[in-house]
Amino acid sequence: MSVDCVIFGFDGVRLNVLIIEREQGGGVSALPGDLIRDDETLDDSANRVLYELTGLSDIYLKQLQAFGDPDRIKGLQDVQWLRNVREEPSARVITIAYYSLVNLQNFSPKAASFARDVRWEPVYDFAKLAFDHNKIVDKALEQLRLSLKYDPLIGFELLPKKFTLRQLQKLYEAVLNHSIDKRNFRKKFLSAKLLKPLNEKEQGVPHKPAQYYEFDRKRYMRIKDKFWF
Amino acid sequence: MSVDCVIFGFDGVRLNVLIIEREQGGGVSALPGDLIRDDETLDDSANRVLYELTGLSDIYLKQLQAFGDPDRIKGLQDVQWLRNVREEPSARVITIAYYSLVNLQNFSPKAASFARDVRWEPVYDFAKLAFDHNKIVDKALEQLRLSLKYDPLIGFELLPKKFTLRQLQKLYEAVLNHSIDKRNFRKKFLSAKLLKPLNEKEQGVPHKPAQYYEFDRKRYMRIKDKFWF
DNA sequence: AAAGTTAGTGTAAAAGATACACTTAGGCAA
DNA sequence: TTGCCTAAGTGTATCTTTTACACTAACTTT
Repeated sequence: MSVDCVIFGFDGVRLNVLIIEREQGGGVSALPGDLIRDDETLDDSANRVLYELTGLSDIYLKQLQAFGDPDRIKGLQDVQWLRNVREEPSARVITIAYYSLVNLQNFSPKAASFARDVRWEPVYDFAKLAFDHNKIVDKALEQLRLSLKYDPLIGFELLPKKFTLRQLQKLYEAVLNHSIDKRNFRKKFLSAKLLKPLNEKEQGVPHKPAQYYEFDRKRYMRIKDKFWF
Repeated sequence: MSVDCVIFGFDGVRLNVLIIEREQGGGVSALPGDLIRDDETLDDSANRVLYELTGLSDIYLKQLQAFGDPDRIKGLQDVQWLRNVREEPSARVITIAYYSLVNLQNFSPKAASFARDVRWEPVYDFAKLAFDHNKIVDKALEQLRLSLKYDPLIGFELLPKKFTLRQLQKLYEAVLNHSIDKRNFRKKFLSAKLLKPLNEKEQGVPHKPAQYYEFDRKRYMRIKDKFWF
């Protein structure tokens, strides 16, 4: 049994997914993942993979679902790679997929031992990945969209601690994949009072500087069941 | 690895969950489930469990999530039961939980080989189950509620093919666990045109007979992304 | 000083949600 | 056969939410 993580990162413009390139096996790309150890919970396992790959902990992480088609690891290149790294390369592997949200500002992925390279790929423009990992990414994106609609909190996981309304809007547009009216967007968040304005504005920008806000967690706790985007 | 199924059934008044009582192991109740076979997909496995237990196939069935705490099968009674039925009673078992929807009209559960008894339990009034099965039921109910809000289709899975508006409303009230205004409820479904009126009314009821409807799948396909309850 | 860029703001119209009470059709019992 | 019980079925007014839409303000660069 394994875990695989779909790690979403927002760079201010586009929604990205973290991809690793395998050390052995012809440069095929894949989601970060590993076999589950015998004494760890599923969540622990996903957190460990995340930590080993990125150095980050205390990150938003949520189980998506299990993928267990017996043929999911039977692709030609997949079999070759498994022969190199697994004791029982043809043993069936059910994987538990997780998705995770980070903001790209305070973040630098480092290549872990089992990977040659780590990089961000824009989520709407995607190469073929190993195993059934494309399917997993599709499902994760679908779930992310749904979650964003009924839980504003997860949006804030993708942003830095302080942010402008434009950043927040760009994030919604990137995830939902359509544009949104600026005035109506601002109205919605400001009237819900989910944002605390800070005594700080953008600096050095070649236009009117924007107000910084932070997320108001207390307020969120009170209204979370009523806020739908 | 195993699958466990939370099978919801609506009897016209209350939402129920199908529970089995173990043949060995002191009459502890549990969700229907079984080990996953080596050559079947996860969905196939859940369908098989469902078929073996209830004789039903072609039933709405959806993966909930995996539960994999290493200690989830370490309860005293659980260990005793496992010693009787498993080759490796202390081996770690990750379970993939499914939830399933049936209507109780054309349905009669039959006790399968591995169970002493099969029965419906009302979902809001629940005894202790084996392993972490109470947690699984809680999660399944939470998911069912959420799904019902953004996908009217799953409501119809719990009803007979023809039904009255009162039945539909009682279902929503049972799942969401609060009462709903009759006129507004009817307005919502009728104006969405999700219901096809049949040339048939209730018979033999001691009050004004209600119109029967059936679900309009074609219409549903067209509007499903816009209908939220 | 002019040009370029994004921030920030209000309103009117339409759609949707909410609250609320009486008449109708049938079965049953006195 | 009359009266009673029960759930079906229906409309409106008010409030809330959503939508569509365009200009001025503040800052940097040239």
